[in-house]
Amino acid sequence: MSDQQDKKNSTKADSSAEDDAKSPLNEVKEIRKEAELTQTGSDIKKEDHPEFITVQDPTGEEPIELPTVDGAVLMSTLQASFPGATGLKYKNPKTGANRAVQVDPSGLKLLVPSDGWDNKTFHVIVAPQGERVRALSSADATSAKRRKVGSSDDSDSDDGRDGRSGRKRAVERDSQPVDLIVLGVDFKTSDDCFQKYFEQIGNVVFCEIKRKSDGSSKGFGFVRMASVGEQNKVLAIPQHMIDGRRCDVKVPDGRDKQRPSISRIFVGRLTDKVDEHQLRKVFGEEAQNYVETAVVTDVFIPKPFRGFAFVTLSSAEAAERIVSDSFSKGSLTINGISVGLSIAQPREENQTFGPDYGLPAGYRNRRERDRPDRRPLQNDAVLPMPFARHDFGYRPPQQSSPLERRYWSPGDSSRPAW
DNA sequence: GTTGAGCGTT
Repeated sequence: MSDQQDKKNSTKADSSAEDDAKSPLNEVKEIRKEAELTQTGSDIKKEDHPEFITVQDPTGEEPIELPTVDGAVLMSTLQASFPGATGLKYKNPKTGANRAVQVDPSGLKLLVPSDGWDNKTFHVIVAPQGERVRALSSADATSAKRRKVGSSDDSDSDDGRDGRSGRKRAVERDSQPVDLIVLGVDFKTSDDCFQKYFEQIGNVVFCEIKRKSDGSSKGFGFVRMASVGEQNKVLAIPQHMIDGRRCDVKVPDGRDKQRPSISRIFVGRLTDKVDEHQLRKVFGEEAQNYVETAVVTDVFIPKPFRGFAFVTLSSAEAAERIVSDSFSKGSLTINGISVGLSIAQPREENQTFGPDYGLPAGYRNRRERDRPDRRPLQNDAVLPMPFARHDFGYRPPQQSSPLERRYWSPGDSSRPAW
């Protein structure tokens, strides 16, 4: 345990230089690092494992070194660097065949090969695109009222003038973590395993697998992280691997009116070559020009391909600016073609909006109307629509009692032993 | 082919 302390301390000491090192983004990275170090792999011998293993980037970029923790490589670490990765392989020099790296039964760790990590170049195994797992067998026709919600960032410092607008880089405040829905959970996954998976990524304040009265799993669950930063880390991982099964984690379509939702971008005029990875990359980089801590939390490309996609960002501010700059300065180019961007319209027909946010009456049912985001834009980068204004300081209604009791802060001793 | 899956109270 004490050498973990040492590692932590030296990490801190390394970041001596400037305020630069204290940027929210770096803090996020540190939190992550610490979360990984805290993770214990108890039964693995502490022998001479290398600190990092070398993994070839399938997109042809330079190789990436992934850290080991007690001799294992965390699946979450792999997936953070290689979205969609499900495992690692390496060439067996004797046979010329590929060997897969063994995955711990929980699906959380990649275990050290029998002859060690050294002297091997690893390659990423990625699940085929079309093979994403369904959460529930399609027999689930509950007609719930739905409303998409987004989230924003929780950081505080701002400096830096960036983004194509040349405006000051924004920072978002006032948002709280929410329960995230976890879809595709294996029916046999235990609450304990479920919780442990997310604790690798950050502090978990609440989690639960939904079960029927007989105790059997419904195949989905919820998790709430302690901070928006940790929540964003969870959401930024495109494909989670929990107990050996691929799962999606999303901000739920809450019927509880949590906050205004304008963080989703509609991306039109796409060529059929785009894939999720590419959109995550383009929009992730773009978003961070505007809001340092922004991440892509979801990408949806209809199958079969229909020429458009939805990209959800953790930051509404970033989404708004990307869209508005695409009008004033010309759109982003993907695969050489300039795409059409707008703020996604809410999905359900009969949305009930709270009094302080949402579409103004004149813009409801705009599918049939002259949509402002289709009109040629005059000149100066105004949002195509008067969506919710964050600078007015929207506060979600203070959710009183019934929910409150379900959450415990990380250090709270009254927190039950899960 | 420019607007989307699956979603919780006990």
